[in-house]
Amino acid sequence: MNYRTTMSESTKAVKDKTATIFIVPVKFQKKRLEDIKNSLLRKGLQYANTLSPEVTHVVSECESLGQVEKYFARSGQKIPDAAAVVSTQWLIDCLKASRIVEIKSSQLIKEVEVSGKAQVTVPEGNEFNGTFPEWACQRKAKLEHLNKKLTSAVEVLQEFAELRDSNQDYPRALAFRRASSVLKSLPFPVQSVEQLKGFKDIGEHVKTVISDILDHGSSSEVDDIEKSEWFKKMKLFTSVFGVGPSTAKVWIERGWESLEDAQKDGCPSGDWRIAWGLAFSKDLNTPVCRSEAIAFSRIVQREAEHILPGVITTLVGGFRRGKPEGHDVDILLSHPTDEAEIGLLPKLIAALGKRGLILIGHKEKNSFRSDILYQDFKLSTRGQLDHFEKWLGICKFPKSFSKSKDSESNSEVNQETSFTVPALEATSDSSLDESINDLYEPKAKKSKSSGAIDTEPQHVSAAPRDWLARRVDLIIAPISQYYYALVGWTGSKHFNRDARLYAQKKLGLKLTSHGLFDLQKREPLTAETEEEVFSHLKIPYIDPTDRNC
DNA sequence: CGGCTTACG
DNA sequence: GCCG
DNA sequence: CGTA
Repeated sequence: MNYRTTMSESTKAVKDKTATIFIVPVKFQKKRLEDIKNSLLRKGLQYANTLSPEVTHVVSECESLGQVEKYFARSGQKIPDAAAVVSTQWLIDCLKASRIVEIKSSQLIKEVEVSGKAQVTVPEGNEFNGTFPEWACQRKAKLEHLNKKLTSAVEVLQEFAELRDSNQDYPRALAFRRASSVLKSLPFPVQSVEQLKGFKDIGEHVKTVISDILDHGSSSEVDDIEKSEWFKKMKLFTSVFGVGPSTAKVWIERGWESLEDAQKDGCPSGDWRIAWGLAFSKDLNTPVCRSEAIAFSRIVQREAEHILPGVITTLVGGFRRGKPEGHDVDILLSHPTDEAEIGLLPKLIAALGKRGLILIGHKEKNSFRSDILYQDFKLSTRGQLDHFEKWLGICKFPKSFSKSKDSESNSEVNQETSFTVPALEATSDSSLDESINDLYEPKAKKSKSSGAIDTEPQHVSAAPRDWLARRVDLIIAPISQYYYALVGWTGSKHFNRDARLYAQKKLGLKLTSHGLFDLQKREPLTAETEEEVFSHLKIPYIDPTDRNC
């Protein structure tokens, strides 16, 4: 742990009233630097022209501590141990206040990139300035990157490992994922394996594969996997909602070749997801396009606003990361007033149901409690944390959704727009509010129907219809957890894994979609913006569209 | 040779 | 599989 | 075991 990144050092400097500021003359315009220095003198703040041991605050425009250290290393200097390395914003705050002010965590230049750096062999013109962050959550990873051919090959290996060694996310697969993630962030297209020397997470196996592709245009190992019947069947079966590697293996052992074979069996599993997932597999495996997702989230926004004015509705998941297509639609809801969101979800489901948009789904109550995290934690803070709900289900998207062509728009759904919402479903059922909640719950799978509404998934699927089945996740978060939920539900999956591991290993904190927790002090770190989540994590803010790692 | 995100049903 |  |  580097002590200069802790708050205690900076507050000490403030109390001593002997603060001495040194400004690193890099990335500053000459004129601006002059102005700042003059202002400092006018306000009577101590300023040093050299990096003397009395310096308590080192001000820099650099993004990482490593860059600052590198600058000083060139002239054989070292940052004084007691000095805090801070951003220019802190200095501006000081000038405004005409005194040395407390350092906000977002103004501390963080200890990123100090270890595990690899030298990028392309010298200029990239954001990394010669060094490459060790953690995926510290790097930008755009959807469109320069090594697609390589990453898709490595991801085949990852997928294969996940399927083959099914049990508990076999970590071999993770290794491939990490390698792929590095390739996605590289500022240059790899042309020879030499360029990969020194990069963390790119090992012998991956290098061999890359080398094959660079030399022959393909890797026999990857090709063999893709050709194999087993792999193809596993991919086909696990593409069904509710079917994982283990079930898929059973199906293969039974000799099933296609999804029709599975359907013929008459949906043996008691799992509603498999029954419905199988019946609608064709729909659900057709990619959801952006305009559909936006159209649907607008309806959700409108219905939610009607139930709870002021509600915040955000399209999250891959679409928030800028993906043009997705396999589902994830929508996160919250409200600026704490606890106002309680009870929204059941009402929202009912409202969407009345619009004829719900096919099937299942509510999940949040049982997340801080007293499980830290045993013998005070019960008083519990109310803040225990009403997180989510609904994972299948919705009916009218075919008109995909035609709607106002595709380009950002992912925040914050404006009320006129959109043609399907009319109320013509239903003879008059018992509304009471029974509507469990109308969309999976049935206890018992009565083989007595002439009433058809609830057999296959029959519903086969009947004439003007809608497509789409996987939808609705998530409710109290505002106190909202920005953590936003980060978590924006992903990517690997971004989350990496950020959570980083929080644990590097900071001793536990990161979840409910919050960030100090396990020693047994207290949560609150965030009122997404940026604040990143600053708590001591990593530079990464735009959602750069989290595609 | 141990560790590899975290929480839910 | 790859790292510490 | 499956989902996110």
